[in-house]
Amino acid sequence: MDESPATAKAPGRRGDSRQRLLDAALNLFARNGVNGTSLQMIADEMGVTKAAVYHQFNSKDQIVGAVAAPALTQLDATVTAAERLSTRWEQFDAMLTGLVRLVLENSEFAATLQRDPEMGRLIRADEWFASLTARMDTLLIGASPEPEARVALAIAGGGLMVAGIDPALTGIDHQTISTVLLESARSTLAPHTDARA
Amino acid sequence: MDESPATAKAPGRRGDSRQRLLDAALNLFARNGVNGTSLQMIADEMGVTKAAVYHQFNSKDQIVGAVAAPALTQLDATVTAAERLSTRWEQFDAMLTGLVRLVLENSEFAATLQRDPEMGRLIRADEWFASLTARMDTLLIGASPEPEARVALAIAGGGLMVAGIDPALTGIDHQTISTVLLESARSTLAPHTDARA
DNA sequence: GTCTATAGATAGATAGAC
DNA sequence: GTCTATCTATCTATAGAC
Repeated sequence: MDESPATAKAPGRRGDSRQRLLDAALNLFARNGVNGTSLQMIADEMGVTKAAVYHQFNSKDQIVGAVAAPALTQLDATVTAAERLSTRWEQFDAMLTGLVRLVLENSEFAATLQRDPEMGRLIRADEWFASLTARMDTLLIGASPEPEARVALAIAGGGLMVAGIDPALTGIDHQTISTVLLESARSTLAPHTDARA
Repeated sequence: MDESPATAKAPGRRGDSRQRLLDAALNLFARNGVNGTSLQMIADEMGVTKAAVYHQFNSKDQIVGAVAAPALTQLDATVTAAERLSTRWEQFDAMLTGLVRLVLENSEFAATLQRDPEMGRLIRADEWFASLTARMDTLLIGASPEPEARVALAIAGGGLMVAGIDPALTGIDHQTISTVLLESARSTLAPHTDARA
């Protein structure tokens, strides 16, 4: 689906240099943080110069935004789909399941978002993202949560995010991680959410 | 214990400028990350110049180390005390309870450690700290943990750390946060630890 | 303990040739 | 799409006066 042969050319395929740049940038962001990653490091990783990077993006912030976009789009789809379900329990379950999948499929981005104040600032400054997370929160703990529910949500969120970070988790298969993530998030949120099975 | 009147002087007390520096640095680290905090920002926060900062510490890394020290000392004490208990359950419970207290009492440091790759690197590079966390892990999930237990531990740790970060938690009292933190960590670890009540 | 001044490196970003 | 060259700002860190 992302390997269209028509665009493949002889020496290391062309045209997807933008995507290669985003892959390299995300990997560096996850390891060193946004502030800890210079455009020089991104350029070195790709074997080009900084100017070549600036040919594709006008600023570092633009790279950060482009790196975040796919996961945010997926989050939007997950929230919207969950909201269409009819019972509170189905909504809760769909949101939580989708969130776990999202985190596992975008673990490097999740790590960056969790760890880096810069990524957090850039994203939280966006109004659309703020309303998106508000809708997500409502799906998980209801529209008028108790303080305990808000704490539980923060904890569950923090637990989710580490899935892509912790070096101790390398080598453990996704199925195991997914199972424990779901189990943990459910047991943390269960006593405080308004959604009942 | 840390407010000795003998060293207090007239204009805004002297001698503790080192401590004021560490307080300012930790606060900035928690908000902007280590890489996002320059010595200039620390100096500005204190109303002095960079050179004054360099009078107290030889390098930025040294500041980071000094900022981390108190929490690490407290962690050491907590681990050592827990190891002295006789039953596995008591050890587990003491470690977990102590960890929650530690995180709440050092929330700015916890936030920094969790979020900043630089802080993580500097600390994890230390051999003493590595063995300390290994002992902590053993107290929580035993000496020969299953993969599921290691995942659960990472999740619980991530959940703990956010307590000092999440802006959504400001205004919620420590007692509530502490209760939900303990409850969440217990329910996440319970199915996977070898410690039984 | 604090200052001015400055060194040396690197950051993000731009101009223009190929 | 990639290069060389360069700008300006800022970074960590040092030297030496007060």
